[in-house]
Amino acid sequence: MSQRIKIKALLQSGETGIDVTVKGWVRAFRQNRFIALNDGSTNATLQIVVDFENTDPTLLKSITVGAAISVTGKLAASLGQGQTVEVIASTIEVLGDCDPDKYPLQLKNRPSLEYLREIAHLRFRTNTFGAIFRVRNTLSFAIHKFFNEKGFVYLHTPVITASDAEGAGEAFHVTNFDLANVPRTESGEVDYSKDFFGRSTNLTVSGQLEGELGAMALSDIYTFGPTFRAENSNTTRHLAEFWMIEPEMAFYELKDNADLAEELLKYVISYALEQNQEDLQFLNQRLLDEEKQKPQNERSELALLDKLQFCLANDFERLTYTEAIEILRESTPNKKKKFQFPVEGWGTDLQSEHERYLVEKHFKKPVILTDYPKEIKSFYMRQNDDGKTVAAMDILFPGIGEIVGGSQREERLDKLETRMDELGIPKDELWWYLDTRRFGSCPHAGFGLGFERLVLFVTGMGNIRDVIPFPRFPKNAEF
RNA sequence: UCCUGAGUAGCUCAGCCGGUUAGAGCAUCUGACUGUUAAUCAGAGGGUCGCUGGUUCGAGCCCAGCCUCAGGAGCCA
Repeated sequence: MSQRIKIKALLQSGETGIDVTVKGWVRAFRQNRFIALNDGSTNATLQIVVDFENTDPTLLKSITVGAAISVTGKLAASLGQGQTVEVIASTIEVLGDCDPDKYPLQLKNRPSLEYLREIAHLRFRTNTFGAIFRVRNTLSFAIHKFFNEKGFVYLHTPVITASDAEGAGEAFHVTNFDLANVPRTESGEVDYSKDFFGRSTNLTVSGQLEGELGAMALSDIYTFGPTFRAENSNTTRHLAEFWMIEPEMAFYELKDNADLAEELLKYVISYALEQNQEDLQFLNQRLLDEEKQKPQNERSELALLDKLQFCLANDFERLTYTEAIEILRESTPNKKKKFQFPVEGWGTDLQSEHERYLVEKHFKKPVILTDYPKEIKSFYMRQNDDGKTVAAMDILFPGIGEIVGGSQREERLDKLETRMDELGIPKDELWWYLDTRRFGSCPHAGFGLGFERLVLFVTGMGNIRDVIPFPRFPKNAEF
């Protein structure tokens, strides 16, 4: 038996007349003669031609949709129209059969994305999810490639952390306690000194603070790992467990930070366009078909591939929060009172509808908003000279909203401590963070890029739960 | 968590004004056909109408509560 070849490689070589062995899962078996075989290397199927008159009927019976099979035979130019080559099978072995009566994934039924989410363990076997997870893989690799080429150090920050002082949302507790019998102090409070770590711990909500520690010695670092938020968020762009990329760079100021983020996003999108042409073409078509169902005015102006190309070809629009407020205040929907939250004063946070107006209607391209009021941003962001704003930066993408959130960090100890006091952030718990400002502090900056939001944008999918293999969200931790 | 909508066969859905035996397409099974490619043709099986309670002579349909899902909002990446 010849060595197994993946279908993608086989279709690329185009060589006929050779003996090949292919293994994969049956997508369709027509007329007792034609198997459409898929092995996940590509969405394309390989046609296997079966000599059914000289094949054991029991074997034929067990070639059903979903079954795993191994086929050896000769690769030949196809007699049919739908494909260039096909395999004339000499031996077929069913490695794992698949009872069609019980198999929950019958592709001809056009299962909905919602249904496939309920069978997430099997949805990889569909064209849509095959394409999504190959693209996700490419984007993940591209991120490492980008930072590696720039000499960044990939730093593994802890998943379990002791401090919940960052204010980045609700954290999941990590404990070894028997929850039915939690140790208490004399005054009746939970006695964390008896817990595994001897203190209260939780899953990380961000690797940033630890990332900064690395950057203050290694210069440029990035993290890329899972992050956890115990927020009761039920939206198409939030997960309880998601992956985040957090670079942190010494001697970077806000503009350098924004430059890097824009370069990174363009790099990885461009890399995916190169590496996953077929998958993106498929997702492009999928979206077009889906939008045919919608009324004209709800359809997107650009098809997926055009949108990605457009994103690469144009500079992201950069403006300050203050400038954005002016634009919004003067905007037609604001004057005609079309906004649910009218834009009046300076100082309040932008609502989704405002962000969407800026990105999708006014500029029609990605937008980098900078210099937000300090009241609506985190304690660690560098205070600007105006005394009102901080050197923050959000990147807003069409259809996604905030994809990047970052800032130049406050490197001046006195300013940082004052701000922490104002916000009631316990300085003693973050003594190690403050130490970097005591010993050789320097300007530095960084940002967080939501990986799933990036995958959402590149694949054109509408729900973040469909771009991570096994989504975790309120009331769901199946698989 | 809030607002809106939905839950009927394995999947996607229809089900009139509350009325007698709840339907279709696909899937599945049986048979036919055998260069098909969303194969085709003929037939068959398949239902706790999300759950609980209520109104009614009678509830898939009306009411209440709950569960789950979807879309939007908030929190954010």
